Amino acid sequence: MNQMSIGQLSKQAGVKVTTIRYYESIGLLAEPERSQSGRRLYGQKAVQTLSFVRHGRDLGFPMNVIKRLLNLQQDPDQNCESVNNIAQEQLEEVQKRLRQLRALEEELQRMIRTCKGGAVSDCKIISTLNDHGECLSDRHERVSPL
Amino acid sequence: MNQMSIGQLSKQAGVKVTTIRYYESIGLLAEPERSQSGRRLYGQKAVQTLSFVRHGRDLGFPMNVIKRLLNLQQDPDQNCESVNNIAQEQLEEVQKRLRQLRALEEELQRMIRTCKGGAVSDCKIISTLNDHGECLSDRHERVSPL
DNA sequence: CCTAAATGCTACAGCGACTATAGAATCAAG
DNA sequence: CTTGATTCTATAGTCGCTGTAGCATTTAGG
Repeated sequence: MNQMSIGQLSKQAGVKVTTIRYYESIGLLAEPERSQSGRRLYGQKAVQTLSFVRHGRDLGFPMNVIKRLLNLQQDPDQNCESVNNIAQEQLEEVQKRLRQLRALEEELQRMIRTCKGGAVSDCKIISTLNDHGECLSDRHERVSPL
Repeated sequence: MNQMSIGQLSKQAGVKVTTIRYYESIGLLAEPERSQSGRRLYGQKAVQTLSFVRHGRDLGFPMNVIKRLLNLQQDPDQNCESVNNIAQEQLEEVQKRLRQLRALEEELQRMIRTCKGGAVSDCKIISTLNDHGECLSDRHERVSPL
């Protein structure tokens, strides 16, 4: 009952087979037992770990943060504070990104609003991109993609 | 005056030297003239193009969209409508991402709010990641990182 | 029992948008 | 003339996977 194939694990955890093998390769998931023919056999714990990882990824946690959380989870006597700190950091990252995106939204809306049609040579969007490079730029950060 | 090195171009356009060479390698930037010793020599047009690209990237436009915009810009008689459409698409992408991030922000805040300290075994954040995998997950999309 | 489809295995290449490194040549300033 | 900065090419690495090739094994149907 508690021994399942990688395909079954994939379905239960909602993580693709190839991704599971990838997680194993980077040490995120422990190497499982193998059947006589060399196929991976997983127990219930793998489902839990994978669900944990997937949910963390859905929340936008990067891999290294998830690794940290997994380690903390392993050690149930540790104080909750460190976990809280990680979540707090993550929240701040999200809020920072939200601010960036809201600025971006406004600028795009402004570009679109001021464009009244006509030839590209008069296009406000193009000229915004050409000349108005100061309003979001000239930070020395590179903004992550969407 | 109008012939500058890649380093000068880098400073003027705010794009790193290596990135400029990379843009050339993917055909985003035309191959420039070379000095006798083989160094790249750029004119004012390169500054314009690079600023355009950088500002587009800052706005979150992916590379292929920027390529499209550059082509449109090249052709100044074309109607502005296609440019507007691209900007519109981009706005929608940004707004979609904003909705995702706001949901994420709420979930993180909820996690942090319900965590009152104590051992990891009782931690609401960990258990949220463990058990509560349905509220943002079970979409078949993978959310982009921050 | 036999076959065909599904699933599994390893190993490696590719994605996007760069960044970093190595090792050589050239240039500008003191 | 020397030193340090800049530039050159070429290649590998980043992240978080995904896709491919070419096998071996398992499972379901006839």
